[in-house]
Amino acid sequence: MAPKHQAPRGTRDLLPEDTARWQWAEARAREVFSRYGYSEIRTPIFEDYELFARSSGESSDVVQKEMYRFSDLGDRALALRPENTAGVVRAYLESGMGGRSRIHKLWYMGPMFRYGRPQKGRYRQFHQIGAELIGSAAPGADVEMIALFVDLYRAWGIDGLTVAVNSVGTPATRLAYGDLLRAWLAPVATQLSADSQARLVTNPLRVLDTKSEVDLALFQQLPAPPRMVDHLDADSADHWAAVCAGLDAVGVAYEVDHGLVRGLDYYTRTAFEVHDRTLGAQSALGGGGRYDGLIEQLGGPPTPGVGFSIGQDRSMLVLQERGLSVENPTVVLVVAMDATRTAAQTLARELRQEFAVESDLEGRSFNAQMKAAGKSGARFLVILGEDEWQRGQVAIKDSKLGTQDVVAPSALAALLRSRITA
RNA sequence: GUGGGUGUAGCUCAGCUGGCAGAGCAUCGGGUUGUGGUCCCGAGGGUCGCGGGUUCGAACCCCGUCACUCACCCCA
Repeated sequence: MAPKHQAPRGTRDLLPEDTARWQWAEARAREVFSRYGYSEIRTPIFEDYELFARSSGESSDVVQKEMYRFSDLGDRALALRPENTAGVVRAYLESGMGGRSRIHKLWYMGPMFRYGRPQKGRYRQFHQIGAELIGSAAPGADVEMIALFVDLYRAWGIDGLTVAVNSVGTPATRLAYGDLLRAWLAPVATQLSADSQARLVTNPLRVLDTKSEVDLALFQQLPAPPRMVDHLDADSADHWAAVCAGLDAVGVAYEVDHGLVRGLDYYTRTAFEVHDRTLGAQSALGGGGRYDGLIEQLGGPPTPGVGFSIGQDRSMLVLQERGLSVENPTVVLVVAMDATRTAAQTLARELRQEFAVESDLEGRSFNAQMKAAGKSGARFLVILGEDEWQRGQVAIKDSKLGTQDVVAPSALAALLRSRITA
């Protein structure tokens, strides 16, 4: 106990029982992305600090107090990426992808970093799987993106999730809507919780999802709050109607959440999220939305985009709680006797060209090897008995069929192959 | 960042008002040197998170610290 070092706060090791599940989930995700026609992009884990500050919004919490900023030995102002949309857009512009064709469908997975107080499902190094569709402003792009989003969860066996969807309009309509909210809250403004009073100034859209009992009771005294979707510009309203119709047509189950707001400033029009209550307070499993102004803001031509990111750590937590176990069991266990230990190693290596094979490394007794064989769950036991070996034969037990045969070592591979596929 | 809770064997946890650090599971070995997960016997494994303090004596009380955890905040 008390090793000299421990993983830094908010980071953790993924141990073999975890990586088996992670790899499984990642493989499923790659399949889904590929069927939707998305290609992988890998961008640096750190970027210029300015990139994130400008894209996420100077006033956002992520930038204000959660960014891992540092300067390198050449005094460059850098930051570990807190999310990956900014990096993908930067790469898109830097490589001139926009000039090669109009629409690009990209996906990524990897670690992100935010400095917050750790909690179950909230880490300082966490992992996201995400996608970006750059170059289309059509409502169909939003619909496809949301369908892809829910199909990823489905591929992991997490179904029954309902996507919450909203439209956050444009920066201009959002500002105007904020004023409407302030006016709506004005009668009770001085009685609101301290948190809400602060948000009333900085980000009035956030007041609506307060958890304060006091605030919620005050809301009851007011008429129904104004809804963002009722105060969109004409184009955004058309877009919103088309997205809802598209989701209905495609068969994606969703509900409209009029209070849904995203944490990063670059979102426009469509925003969506999915939650899982079994996770406790950190219930957001993933979310995304449209970001039509971002690319221009980062120095590119006016270019629309939509994307999402999924919290991999949280999703894996849900899978774990649902009892998903992924294992890669030994299929063949080679048991040796004193005179056949070397031969066993040779045979194991040959069989490993095709099968999952284990054999004793430590010169353990025959009994000990047999006990280990029982616990391993291996279907086949290849036993190199001294007498049989002398005659050029080995015994093979099949625990599924309950049989034992004696064959020449050269015939093993073919026998195993036929038994496994049978 | 704010406020609570918890740290004892690899894991799950006991440990009374301060008095020799324990169990179950897991691991390893054995049950006549050639056939299995059960069963029986045995063994190894601890800086009681870490550092101070109080005390004749601290896993236990006090202070600090690190980590985890719950809620808030924020979000994935």
